[in-house]
Amino acid sequence: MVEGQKTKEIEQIIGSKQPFILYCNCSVKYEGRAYSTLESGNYLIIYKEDSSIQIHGSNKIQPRNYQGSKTEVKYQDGNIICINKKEKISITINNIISIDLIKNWSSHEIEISRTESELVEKISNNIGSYIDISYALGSRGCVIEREYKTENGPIDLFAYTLDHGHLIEVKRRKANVTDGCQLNKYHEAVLKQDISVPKLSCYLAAPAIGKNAQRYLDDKGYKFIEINWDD
Amino acid sequence: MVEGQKTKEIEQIIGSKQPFILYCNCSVKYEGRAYSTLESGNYLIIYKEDSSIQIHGSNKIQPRNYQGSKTEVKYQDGNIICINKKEKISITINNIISIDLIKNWSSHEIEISRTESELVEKISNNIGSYIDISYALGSRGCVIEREYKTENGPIDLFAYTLDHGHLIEVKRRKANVTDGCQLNKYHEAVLKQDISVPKLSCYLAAPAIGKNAQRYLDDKGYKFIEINWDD
DNA sequence: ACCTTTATATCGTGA
DNA sequence: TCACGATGTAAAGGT
Repeated sequence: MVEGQKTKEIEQIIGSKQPFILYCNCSVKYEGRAYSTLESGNYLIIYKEDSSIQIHGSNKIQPRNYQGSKTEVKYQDGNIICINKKEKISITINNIISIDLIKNWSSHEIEISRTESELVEKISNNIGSYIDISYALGSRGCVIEREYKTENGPIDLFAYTLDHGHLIEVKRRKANVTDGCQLNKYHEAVLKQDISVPKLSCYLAAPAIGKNAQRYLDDKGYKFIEINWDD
Repeated sequence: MVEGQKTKEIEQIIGSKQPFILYCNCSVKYEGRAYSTLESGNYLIIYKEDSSIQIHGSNKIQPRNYQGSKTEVKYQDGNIICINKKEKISITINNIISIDLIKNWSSHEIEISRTESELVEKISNNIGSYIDISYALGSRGCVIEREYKTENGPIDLFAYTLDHGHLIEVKRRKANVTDGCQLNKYHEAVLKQDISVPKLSCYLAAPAIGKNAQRYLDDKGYKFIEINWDD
């Protein structure tokens, strides 16, 4: 059982709901979607402003245990109890090594670029350089829909004229067999729809493709489109 | 530019490759698979024994930026530079609020139960209560293989007799359309193999299944097996 | 080094 | 709320 001033301190800090870092000797039990235990040792516990909590070991990016925002955290008989919906973490504290409040912690988000959405936009803006729709240009034009809804989920791009549809699934990373299957899933859904597009072509667009994935596309009669960030 | 004793301290600590926690005002740039920027603010930086590094904001479990194990970290002109293969993070430090070494940090792993692998084992040990193999019992028996390899990847369970094969894909959570497609992928690969199993049945085993996924299974002639942790 | 899969995934979006 | 897909997914396991 933990005694002394640090116990008082942790009780007061947890009660205050301010963010803190606790480095301590403890063991952890988790029960919820799964069960897990973490044997006694020195771990780093981080409690954030959103009342999320995470317990880190000395390696890996991911925490050993965690509980997302809106977790109810309380200190009770030497344990930190974290409850969130149907999930519960119990941290049994053997010894507090240090505890510190974190003040004025920023909540800014990263601004990210080179997402899949940007790749889709890039293809959409210059569709003619990726698939052959020359027959449609000038006369009737080509309609391009993003996130076209099918029974099996939305496909990234559906470009169609009166007589030819093109389904395109886009990946920002190297494509694999699973990605080919995702394309196949949309293809099957569109076939089932019985829309009046006699011809239908399917494409997987990515910066690279694995060997097995290429074979899968060949088997299905699908095509790979190589796309790069730098034109 | 950072001056004074804390600058010396951070330089020495980073050079020593010991784990540390740094709370500081900084901005972050990332370039690698994608690009990102994080505007100046107070963030918590954790450097671990495996030389992974992560930068946390005041909410969410996931770090704002990170770099996995075996990252080369150095301090240069007021910046922490983190390089890992083709990825790079630059942390520009405006002001060090605190920096602390973490000593005797444990690397124990969690012990987890209720994994998918356990579900597979459970079905494997009592296959007869999940699928109808009564015709095979007594006379010829039923062979069960886990992680049976196909051209399109390994399937969780393949139970077969001389004349009837059963492919089973297992999920520990509610099944969706994508899971059905995964099953279909293995099904197609086994059909291609032209093994001497005249009949082939496919199953998706999970604690629950979504509506669209059930429709997908129906379309394909596959079956859903409901499986629970508690018998 | 490449391929494949799981995960207490987390997170956002749309119906 | 449910369903579905993206993620710099990370981490693990196999070939």
